Amino acid sequence: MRILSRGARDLTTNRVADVAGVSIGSLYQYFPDKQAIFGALLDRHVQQSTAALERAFAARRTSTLPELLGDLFTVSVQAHSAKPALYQFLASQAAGDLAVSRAHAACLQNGLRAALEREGHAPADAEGIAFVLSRQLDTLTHGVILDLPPTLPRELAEAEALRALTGYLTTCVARAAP
Amino acid sequence: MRILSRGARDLTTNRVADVAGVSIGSLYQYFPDKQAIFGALLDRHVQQSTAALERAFAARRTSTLPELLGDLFTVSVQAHSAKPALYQFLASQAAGDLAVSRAHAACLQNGLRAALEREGHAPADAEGIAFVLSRQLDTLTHGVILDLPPTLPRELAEAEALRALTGYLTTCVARAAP
Amino acid sequence: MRILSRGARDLTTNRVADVAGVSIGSLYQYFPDKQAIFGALLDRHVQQSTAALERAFAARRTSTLPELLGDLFTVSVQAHSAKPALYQFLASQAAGDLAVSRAHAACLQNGLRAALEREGHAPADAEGIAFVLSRQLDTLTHGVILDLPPTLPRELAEAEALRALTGYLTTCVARAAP
Amino acid sequence: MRILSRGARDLTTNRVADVAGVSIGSLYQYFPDKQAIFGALLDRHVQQSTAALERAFAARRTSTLPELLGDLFTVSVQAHSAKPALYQFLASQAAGDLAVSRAHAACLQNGLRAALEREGHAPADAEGIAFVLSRQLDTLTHGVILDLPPTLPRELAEAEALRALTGYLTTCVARAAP
DNA sequence: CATGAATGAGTGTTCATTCAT
DNA sequence: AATGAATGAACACTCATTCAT
Repeated sequence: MRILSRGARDLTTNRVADVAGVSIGSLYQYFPDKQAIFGALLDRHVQQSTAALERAFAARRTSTLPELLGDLFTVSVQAHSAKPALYQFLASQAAGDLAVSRAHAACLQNGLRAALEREGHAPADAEGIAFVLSRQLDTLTHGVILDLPPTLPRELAEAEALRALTGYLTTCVARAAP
Repeated sequence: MRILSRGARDLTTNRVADVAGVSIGSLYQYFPDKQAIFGALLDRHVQQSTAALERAFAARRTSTLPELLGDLFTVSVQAHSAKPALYQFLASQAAGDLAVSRAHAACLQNGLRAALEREGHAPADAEGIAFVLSRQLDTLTHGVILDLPPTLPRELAEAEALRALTGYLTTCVARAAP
Repeated sequence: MRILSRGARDLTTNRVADVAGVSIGSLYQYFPDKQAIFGALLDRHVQQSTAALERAFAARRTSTLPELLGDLFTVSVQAHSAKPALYQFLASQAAGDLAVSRAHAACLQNGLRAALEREGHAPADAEGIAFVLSRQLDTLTHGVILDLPPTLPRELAEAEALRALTGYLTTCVARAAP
Repeated sequence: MRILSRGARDLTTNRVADVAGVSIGSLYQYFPDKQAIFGALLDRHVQQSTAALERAFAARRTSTLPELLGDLFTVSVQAHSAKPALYQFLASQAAGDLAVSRAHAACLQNGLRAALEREGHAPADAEGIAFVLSRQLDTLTHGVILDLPPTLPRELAEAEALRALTGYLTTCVARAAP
């Protein structure tokens, strides 16, 4: 997080090289341009998050959806706990080139959709629910880590976030199979 | 959205002036520097959104929470429907000076908390619920407008988003008053 | 001197108009451009100084050279006592277009040369002496007004300056007519 | 002097870089801003002049005052003979920050005062005389180099300037020890 | 390969000047 | 005539990128 200490405006390539402890020339030996440098940082982060999600999906293949969701939330919070400000900044920079973060979102959404369909939801329903759930997972993760109101303890916020996710799922299940 | 057509990198002050149809000199007659230009645009947007939310709160003071939530979602979607990419970009630029968007978030959170307490929720609960609800409102709004998967029709997404918000609320109510 | 209070960098045409109490448009009704504005201010000053010098020359046409020189010094100090910083600044700006201040220097030099020749100096000598005397008059004037060392009282400085001028003259006279 | 060929108004940082034969970027690697660039040029000049003066003082420590004065004048003329217009311009730009040129003036004034006191002048007298002499040295130097009337040959002007300096000194000596 | 001084296109910003009112 | 909002050419300065060492 040190690298953002002087504000996002000062995130020059020379500063990146300094902080990374290499010369600016070396940096350009590995990356074609600035966007690629930041893109690679973001990529790494997204790939780690995605891998963590996939591990969660794999581990919980046979268990219930609420349990899976709880795991996904835990995993997501853990994945964002390191250098959240940096990755939020990188994500905002990459706004134009969404390919990367789309991959992450798609992984989450597809995994959820598959799990929902496995539980008997109609495909059309499953897509909508997966869409909503994946958004919620992301915001609540960011909210809990970066945007916590000062008066709200993190444990409470996390508990409430989890309740929101599973609570929503419950209403979906009730709706799907009456 | 025209102004972002050539990518966020090209958002120079001269281009802003061009698109706004004024000379660069005139722009600087009203704003001290670039940040102020973007800040003012963001301010206006946030103030409009906040005002719309407050109107919704006022109009629904006597009705039920689910109805209020539905209105807030509608209002929020409407407020972001114009130039969403521009305002998302502005918000990402203003990362350093969060005072403005905090005001918006606080308005939403406080309004919800007050409404929840009026309905009999304990203050501690109300804060957590309001925190979650305000995040959800924001993401689902942005998701529906800017992040819609190509295979998901917007009406479906909106309906599902609304269901998620009210569904979560229902579980809260059930929890609060068994 | 008020106009230079914020530094010479801030001496914009708009500021000049403000201080003068007219609109910028009116200023440009009378002057073709910025240089002309400053040039006119300088002109006025130079003309006033020159007129004062000429009056001194006329008044002392029949008296001795040392007396004339004393008058010229007094007149010069008086002429520069108002807004010396402004006029020094104007003079530095006009460095390129010396026509104006040349006129002043020429007046002084010619007047002195004529007086010297009238007193019996050879024309070749007179030119050199007038050159030196005019430079000395100017520097000592500026030095006394703008450049006084903090430890040197102004009266002392003025007295010494006067002695320098008349002393030099004395040695010239001694040289010319032994 | 080449750099001023297009007038002082064209003395842009990019032009300075061009003339110096480096890129504008390199210039800013060594200087924080424009003022610093000009300030450094002026500093160098002033330091060289000051050093030359000090050498003259040192070399003539044991000789008579008129001889010293002659040397100082020679040294001063030599020091200003290279690029006089440039340095005059720089000096006019630095008007605000006089620290530098004050150092030069102080060196001259202090050296002269010390020499005068060594010769038996009362301290109070010495200060006034040194003040006048240092001004005269400067103007006559500038006058001889930059302001010569077309009809006055430089050798004559220099000779006359020297006579003025030593002549004034003579009258002082006469005054001090009758 | 690693380095970092050098590069210069491009940016934010100013301010002399104009002209519709 | 007087005004001052509008103009935009021109400037100081930055920083992604290169390349000689």
